[in-house]
Order: sequence, then structure tokens, then C-alpha cells
Amino acid sequence: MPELPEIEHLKRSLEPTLVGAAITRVLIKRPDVIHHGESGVSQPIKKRDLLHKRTITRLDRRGKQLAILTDGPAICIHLGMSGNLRLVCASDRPPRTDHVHCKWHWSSSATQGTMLFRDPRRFGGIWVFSSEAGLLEHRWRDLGPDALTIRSSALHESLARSRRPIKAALLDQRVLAGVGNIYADESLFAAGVHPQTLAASLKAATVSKLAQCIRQTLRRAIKAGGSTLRDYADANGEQGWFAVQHRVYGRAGLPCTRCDHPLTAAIVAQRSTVFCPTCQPVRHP
DNA sequence: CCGGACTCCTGTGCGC
DNA sequence: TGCGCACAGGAGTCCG
Repeated sequence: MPELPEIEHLKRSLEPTLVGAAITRVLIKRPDVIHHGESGVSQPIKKRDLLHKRTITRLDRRGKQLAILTDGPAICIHLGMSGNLRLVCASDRPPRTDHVHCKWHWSSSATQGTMLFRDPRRFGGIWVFSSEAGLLEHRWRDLGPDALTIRSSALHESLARSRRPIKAALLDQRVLAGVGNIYADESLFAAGVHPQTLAASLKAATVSKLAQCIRQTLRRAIKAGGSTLRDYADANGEQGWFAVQHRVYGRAGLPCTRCDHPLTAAIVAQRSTVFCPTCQPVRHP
């Protein structure tokens, strides 16, 4: 499900409700999806680790990860393939509760309600930290620059050392944080770069174009509320509409929107990949 | 050290 | 209509 645009949209949909709210109750239904983010801690996770009795000061995002911050402990939520966070107010029709692994009750001067972490496939999880500094030091330190603001110089530098196909490099969160399978294919199409091109062989001008296309693709997707394929919804259960703008993802065999040539399917970096063989020619360095 | 293969899960949609 | 299989938006780990 969720890549950078979905997480950014989710963050924006949570902020008005959560920032300034106090966590009044925490329910842990599946302890095995919650982890200590700081090494060397082996005690079981306690409710206070999950912000019980704390006031939320801020939300933050790096790549596909969402942080909920207080003036003390912090948590980092990763949605994996099938995770989501959902806000429920007392008056709402209750959403499905199967595969809900953690539940928070929050209360603010304006209102109160519940936030659910649901993740059927359990590729996601929650990491707890004693402070924001702990999160930055132990979990976000290894993430590359955020894809929404990636600069071509930074991208060029890390690609120069990589002998992988460019698509594999874009999916590597240490190179660039936030791009997944959908937006890798969409960005490569927008930049006219073949997904199998060796990363290090890209010229500076091409990397510059690619960086620009990545930023633009992600910005447009955020504006559309992200890509809903099956499950994704924001904190209020609303779908995203960027999927209707996909140029290549999910369109194998269909005509290219630019040249009408049929789009090609391939496996790159163990992931299904769609591209236009005409608009994204193989380049020989 | 690097890059590719494999693995962890459940749900869905397709073909027979 | 029912069943089984392939496949899915992520990423950690292992092995060559």
C-alpha cells in the first residue's frame, strides 16, 4: 500500500486531530508487532512506551515512516504493505476490527476518540523510543534523504557508487527514502529512463531530470490523496485518487499514453515493473 | 562490501 | 459456485 505520498497524506489527515491531544488509554492486542527501537532493551513493551498519559506535540515523516512525538517518548509507525491508521470518533460507524493490533484513546479540549493500527499482513509495525533523539539516532539515521525534496546532487552521489539497475537503487531506502514500486515506475517513465539502466551509468543531466520527476510525481500524488489500489485510505477512511493518473503502473500491455506503443512488463529487483520500451530506451554508456 | 534471492503474512482475483 | 494458485503497494536477512 503505502509509499511516501500515502504516508504524507495520512500525516496531514491525522494532524488536526492528534496534535495537542492526550493519550488516555492504550490497548495492545498483538505485542509482536511492537518493538523497542533502541538496541539493548529487552523489557516487554509497556503502555507508557506507547505514549500513554502523554500529549502529542507533533507528527513527523521520513520516507514511508510516520512518527508520533511527545515531549518524552516517541513512536514510529511503519505500515508495510497492508497497514493503516484510522481515526474513529464516537459518532462514527465503527470500522472493521479484525487485524487491529493496537488501539489508542485520545482526548483533547475539542473532542475525543480512538486511533486504530490495523495491518492484516503484518509487514508493518510500531517501534518505540525514549525520545525523538532516540528515533533519529537509531532508526532514521540509516534512511537516505527524503524523496519529496531529493536534490539531484545527493542522488547523483549515491547512484555513482551503485552497479544495480536504477529501479533497484530507487527502491533502496538508504539511497532515497519514500519511493516504492508504484512511484519508482512512474518516476522512471516521467524521466524517460529504462528501469534496467545501471545506476552508475546515468549522466548528471539525466539524474537531475530523474530527481525532478521523482519530486513532481510525489507532489502530484500527495495532492490527489495518494494511490488507492485496494486497501489504502487516510485517517478518515477516504480513498486516494492518484491511481487514475498512473501512466505505467498496472498498465502492462496497454498503450503508452505518450506514444501508443504497448507497455512492457518485466521483473526488476524482484518486483513487477512496467515501462515503455520506446519512451524509456535502454542506454548504452 | 555488494547485489540478488528468499522470506515473512493475509487477502483477492483469476482461471479451471 | 468452488477451489487452488499466483500475485500484491515493503524490507530484513542470508548467501554467493
